[in-house]
Amino acid sequence: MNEGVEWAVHSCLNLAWLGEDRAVPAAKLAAFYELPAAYLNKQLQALARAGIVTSTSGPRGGFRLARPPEQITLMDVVAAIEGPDEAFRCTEIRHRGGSGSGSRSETPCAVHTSMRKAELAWRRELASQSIADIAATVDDHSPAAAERVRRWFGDTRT
Amino acid sequence: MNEGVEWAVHSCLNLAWLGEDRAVPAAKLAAFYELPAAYLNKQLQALARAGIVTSTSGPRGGFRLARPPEQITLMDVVAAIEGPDEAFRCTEIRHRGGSGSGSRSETPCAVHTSMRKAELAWRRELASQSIADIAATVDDHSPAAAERVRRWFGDTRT
DNA sequence: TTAAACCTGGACATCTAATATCCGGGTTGT
DNA sequence: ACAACCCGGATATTAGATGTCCAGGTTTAA
Repeated sequence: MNEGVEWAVHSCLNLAWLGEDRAVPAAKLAAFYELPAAYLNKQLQALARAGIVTSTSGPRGGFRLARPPEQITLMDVVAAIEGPDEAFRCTEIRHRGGSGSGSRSETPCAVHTSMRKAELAWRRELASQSIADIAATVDDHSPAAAERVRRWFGDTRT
Repeated sequence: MNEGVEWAVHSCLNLAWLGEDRAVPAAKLAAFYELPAAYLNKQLQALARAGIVTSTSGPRGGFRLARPPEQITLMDVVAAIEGPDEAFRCTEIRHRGGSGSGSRSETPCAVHTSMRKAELAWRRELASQSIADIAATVDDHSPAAAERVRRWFGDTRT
């Protein structure tokens, strides 16, 4: 799995803590975790294309969540970064060589079906967890975290 | 996901149809699907290390299932080929840069926990499906398949 | 209206892992 | 003894992930 997923989820968490009325430049999000700014920017662009964050140009511009964190699931973020492909790619080898000499059946590949079933369970679980859920867990385990983020990003509100 | 997983599952299916008392050379399994023999051999070696198949040297040697297909799950095969690593690799970016200046908390990373939860659902689903289950599905949808395999591999029994 | 701060997207360069091949070894049946 | 197998390390090859750069555009503020 793409490392960008980790970056994207943590970035969404930070954006959630900073509020919707606040735009954060990619460079600043990158500096917070010491990530390569140009590359993180690409992941944020993917989030923007997926409608998870919105971007604004110009000074005081940057990224912010496109909707409340309760309505952003891990599945949304993973799909935005990883793309639409299934992890298991069925190449239909069952139809190659000696195996395919018979009927080029229109029945679905049973191996593919089984792998997809597992992948759907994975997606279902990802879809059941929102950015807000994760933020709540962090707030619960280390209450100072959100405040530390706001401090570092220069937000002065309580 | 590694393409070898697809090869391995299909190979296990074939070995299941051919029975436990029959050793099949890697080259023959590869020819059946027109796969590169030396590379498929590597995947089969991984299955052997994982105890899913057994290998015998010499003429009339080859691979066969190490136990009945009811006792081989998709999870077993995937773990053998893909290795033990989680798909999502947590690099603990939460402790880098400005974020890490505070307490290097011993609390688990919430993002990691959420991703792992989804991955466990995936593994659970894989573990619930055996090679025998898949073989049964294929037998159900295209009853001629098993017989075609036995024919191609030169088995004469009914 | 100029300058600076920001995003956008394409074109690269680099690095890593998957894919694939090869060969020198074993083991075993005939 | 020979041939048919497996074993596993060394080595290409390739594709994708990672990372950089730049030439545009948009917007704020002076």
